[in-house]
Amino acid sequence: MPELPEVETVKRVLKNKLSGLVIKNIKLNYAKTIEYPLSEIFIKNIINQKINDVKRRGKWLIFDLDDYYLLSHLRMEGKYNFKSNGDLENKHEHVIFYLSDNTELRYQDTRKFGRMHLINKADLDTYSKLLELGYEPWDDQLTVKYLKDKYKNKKLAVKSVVLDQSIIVGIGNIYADEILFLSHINPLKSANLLTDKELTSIIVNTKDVLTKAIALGGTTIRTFSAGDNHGNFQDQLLVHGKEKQACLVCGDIIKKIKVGGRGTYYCPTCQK
DNA sequence: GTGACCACCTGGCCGC
DNA sequence: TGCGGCCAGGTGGTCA
Repeated sequence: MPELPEVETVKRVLKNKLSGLVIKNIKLNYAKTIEYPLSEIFIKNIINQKINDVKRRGKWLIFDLDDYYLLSHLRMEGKYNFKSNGDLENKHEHVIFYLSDNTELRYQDTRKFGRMHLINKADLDTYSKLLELGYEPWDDQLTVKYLKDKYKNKKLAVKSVVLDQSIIVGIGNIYADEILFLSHINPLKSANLLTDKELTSIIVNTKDVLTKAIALGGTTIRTFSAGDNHGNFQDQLLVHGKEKQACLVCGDIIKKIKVGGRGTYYCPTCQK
């Protein structure tokens, strides 16, 4: 399940392999992957566009083409595979880009949740999907004052609020558990009751956890991969997926509960 | 404005 | 062995 570190890892691989290549043709096996514009227009416009760069904003990949930006969200299980011409297609490869070096970039998504948008270059700064996003974890404007203001009316559990992409981008279910564990915050605590010290911890640990995860290539859980790379951060996880195991800090047993419909792992002693 | 709930999807797992 | 039901979770839409 790609979160910011996984998307950043994918971005680096794609940028390295795709820069300068031209999309010569495209095959769409699952039309709903294209959310905007209509798939016919999407195909017509993207053919013969050169890939100049690949960027990231939150969990969105942004392909910088000649006349357009291709936005790609991997959602739960989306990933990109590099294949040679003629390689057998698997049934989960929904979009195939035929490239000018006679290779293929294939978008694979087992659960078909991922979506793509092709927008005019002039629209990037005002496009709603990106406009609604909050600050990147390393943005200088991500401060205690900012979080306090955003959280002041949020009675929701902090676990649910840190997943809110309109406040801080890139945190998903796995890293939310890790960040709250390192911050010694109970995931059920109301966001509007967090102290300045706790907000500071969230900011610091968000940066630390995501930075380490990127350095290790993300977290490989079930299906994430980026080209030939598999993440190694899963070895560093302290609570996520550790139900009924001993907490590495205090020895208490890690619990699993549901918060906002999400599976949530925490240590009852470290996160009172 | 806020929060709860549901839909989108498929594969893996579990119990029967 | 086969079947049905549940679970996983990021995001958007709807409704109270």
